[in-house]
Amino acid sequence: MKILLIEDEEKAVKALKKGLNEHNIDVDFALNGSRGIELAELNEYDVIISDIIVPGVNGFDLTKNLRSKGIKTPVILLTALNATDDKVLGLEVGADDYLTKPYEFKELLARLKALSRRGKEIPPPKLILTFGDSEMNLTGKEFIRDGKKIELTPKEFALMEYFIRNQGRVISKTEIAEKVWDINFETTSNVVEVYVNYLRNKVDKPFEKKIIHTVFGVGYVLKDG
Amino acid sequence: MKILLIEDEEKAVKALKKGLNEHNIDVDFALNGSRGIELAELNEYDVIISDIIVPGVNGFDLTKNLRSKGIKTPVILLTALNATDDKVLGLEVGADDYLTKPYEFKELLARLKALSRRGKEIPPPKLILTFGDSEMNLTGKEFIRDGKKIELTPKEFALMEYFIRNQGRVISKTEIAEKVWDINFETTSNVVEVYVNYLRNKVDKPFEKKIIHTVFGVGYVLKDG
DNA sequence: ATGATATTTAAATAATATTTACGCAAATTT
DNA sequence: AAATTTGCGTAAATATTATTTAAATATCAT
Repeated sequence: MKILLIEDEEKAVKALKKGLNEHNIDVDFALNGSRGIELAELNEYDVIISDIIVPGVNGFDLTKNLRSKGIKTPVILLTALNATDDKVLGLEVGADDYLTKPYEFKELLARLKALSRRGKEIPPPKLILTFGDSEMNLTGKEFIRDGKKIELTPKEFALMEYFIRNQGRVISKTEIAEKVWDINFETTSNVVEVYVNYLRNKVDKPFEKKIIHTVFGVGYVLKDG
Repeated sequence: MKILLIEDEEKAVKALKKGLNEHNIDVDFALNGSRGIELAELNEYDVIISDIIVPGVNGFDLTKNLRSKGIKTPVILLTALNATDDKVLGLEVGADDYLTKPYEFKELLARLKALSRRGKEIPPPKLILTFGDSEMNLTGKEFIRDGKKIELTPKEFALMEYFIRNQGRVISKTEIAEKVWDINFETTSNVVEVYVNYLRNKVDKPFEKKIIHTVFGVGYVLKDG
């Protein structure tokens, strides 16, 4: 692992460098902000640790600057006291973690490892289905049409999911009853119709283009036009 | 830098004090062990230098005594002879360095500086997770929202930690039961609900903006708005 | 062991979702 | 065009899920 340390107190730099080296971590350092940015652009670090108060550019601006350049290397900011404002500002600006001085070396090490790991993690596979301007996030149970979030109840969500999975194909009420409601026999109930109605109210009514269409005597289809 | 010198030979004390003062080091002194301990408890020194042979308490007992009281100030012991046994005993007891008389002033100075640096390099801990205006100190088991400290019981804290670690993601009660309560089977218990309620009373009720939201039929999310 | 505090269980209340029932409208058949 | 079938919309009835409170049990520190 290779990190960049931006800190103006040479004593602290030396001590940290020594400690980290013992744990097989390479340390580049910069004594001021602009040099830090330079190095960050030149090399690929696993993590950047920066004091908030360094000569030249401060920790916030440094982070902002890096982010604006598309450099996503995780940043840990160091600050003197438990300054909540600093913390909030730091995270707003794109920093990833925060350490208040004085901190324990062991802790710094733990966070370094956590962050460098994070950087390499494969982003959790989001289960998302889409149709036209609609998308549903299966894990978050979220349905969005045209950028607007629409609240759906569990049954509504399940029905919508079945529609979207079978987009373009005409599906019968019996099929829906079987697959969504798990009803495997003849029934006189009108749940399916009622729920299609609910869904239309939420998903079609507020919009110009309707996507749920009925095929008389057969069933329903999800399609444009 | 400020040090405490424990030594019964007044002549030596005077000489040392003069020499150290010239290097910008403040020196308090005690002519016997018990007075030394008293001073060490009263003030924060960067380093304590103690002769092994002093009236009252000797250097070993003095060190042991300080350590047992949680005082971690680095201690340098002085002895007349090059006594290896003394050296070993001294380190066992928690002393940090050793100097045999006669010693060179320059060497004492060097060791002083080395030790005082060490004392400041590895200071106390802190591990912090944040979300919006909330932050939790994992090591101190402290939760703060909007600058106000909120007391949480261990389970409440664990639940909040799980929320904050999964901020923005909808988490089911089953998941919470598994990860926070370690329940790996179907259960009819409502602990999770009860604790979400406790948490809300402490973390959301007193504030305008709620951060714990329920997603009916699915679970809970930590998010703004 | 005792008292204080934390956790869990249990039961009542509240909120929300689902299903049923039925009148009306639209489409299809005769 | 009347009769019939099929779908739609609404509201009330029922069921499910969530919240709150209190009491019972367990845990911890002294």
